[in-house]
Amino acid sequence: MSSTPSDASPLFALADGNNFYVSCERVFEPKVRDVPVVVLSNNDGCIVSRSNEAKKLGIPMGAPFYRWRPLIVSKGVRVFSSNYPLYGEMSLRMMDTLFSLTPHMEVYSIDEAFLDVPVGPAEAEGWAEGVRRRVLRDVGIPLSLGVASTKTLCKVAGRSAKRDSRGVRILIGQEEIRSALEATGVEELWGIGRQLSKFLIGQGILNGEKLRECDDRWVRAHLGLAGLRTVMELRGIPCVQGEEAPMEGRSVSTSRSFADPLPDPSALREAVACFVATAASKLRENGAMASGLHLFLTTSPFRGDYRSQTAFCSLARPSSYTPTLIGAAWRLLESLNPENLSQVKKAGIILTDLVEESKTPPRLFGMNAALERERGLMEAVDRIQKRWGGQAIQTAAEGRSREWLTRQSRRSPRYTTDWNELPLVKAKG
DNA sequence: TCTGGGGTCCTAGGACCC
DNA sequence: TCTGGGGTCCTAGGACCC
Repeated sequence: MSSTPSDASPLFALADGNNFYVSCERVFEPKVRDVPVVVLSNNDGCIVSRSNEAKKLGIPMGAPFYRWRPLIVSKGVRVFSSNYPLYGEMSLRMMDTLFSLTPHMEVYSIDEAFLDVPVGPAEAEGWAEGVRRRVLRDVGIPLSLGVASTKTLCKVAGRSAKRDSRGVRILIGQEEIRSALEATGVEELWGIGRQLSKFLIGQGILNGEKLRECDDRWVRAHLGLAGLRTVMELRGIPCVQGEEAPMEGRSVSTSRSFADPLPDPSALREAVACFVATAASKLRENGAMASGLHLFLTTSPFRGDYRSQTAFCSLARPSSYTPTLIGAAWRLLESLNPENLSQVKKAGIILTDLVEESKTPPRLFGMNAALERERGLMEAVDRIQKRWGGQAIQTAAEGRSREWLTRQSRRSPRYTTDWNELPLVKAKG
């Protein structure tokens, strides 16, 4: 029995929003549609999204902004701070539209989803072009679609779709797969990162086709289980599972780098409280509770003596109640010694060992009444914040000054999530 | 001067037990 | 006095992803 699946295997499509953050900005600001554009990470630190024109100027993904600023200024590149409320909302719209076009899909990231292709190989191209047209019309985001029998091959197809004027690439026939893999360097494959590609290139394994031919045992020994999965997927055997599973056992975190040194220890306490409040609200949104909490403080990793401190605690019982979690985080903070870090550059919390709220065991005696009060309070807070914005109500622990707030000097308006920042339609003239 | 944030999964090694 | 080996669980850290 051959390990090569027939051309009739079920097909996946990877739908990927092109230069997603830049595309979101362009939906609401037509002036930047044909000029080079970049979007920066939090704190205006790194370049995390680039228009095609910006890519042509040689600006790399993830590059520190300050280092490229001279070129950006001289070439007139438009720069945006990141506007996550906008991107999150545009992502929801895109996913809703995609979901109406497939019987099943898995959201993989803010700008990517794997769709089950509901038609056979012969009609796949027409279907994919239809999906692309529909999202462009209804949401305004241009997509690339790569269609193949495994997710890893979809990624390969998706890369070549980005270079195709129709934005679609179907990768099905064995000959086509072979030549596509020959044209794909190992370092470009999904699942092969910097370390593994360095190793593989050292071994003379330069492209996807060469990797696909490697011996299974050798791959297992040198690239680990994940590497073996990648190789199987290149051969057309689906191995990468989607995670349908809800929050159980996962984690939620919030962290920030600080633009400037924190003015005093109370600012750090407030920042930590804010991180907890954000993560706890994400928890409740997903009907989950956390059983563990990590706190970490680090200095800048780009200075000489990088140092970090971490602390962990298990909670007496799973919780998503913001005050309880802030209390736990503050106790951890007291157990650390921030003075030992010359300067805290970044801090964050991670809520771990999540359990579904509905599966937590009932408490004894009067405890359930207390639990009900906590739940009612959090529901009210969540409703108010949803309606009136996150600033409308908060715990006192978070403080009002936000002195640690990150820098965002070039943020576009929150067109889709704030009544005061809706786009205005003006009559011409 | 200025370098993001949020995840998942795997592995190696130590502790502990029988 | 000599002194094995296998299993499990936990954790930290690394590698990967967008």
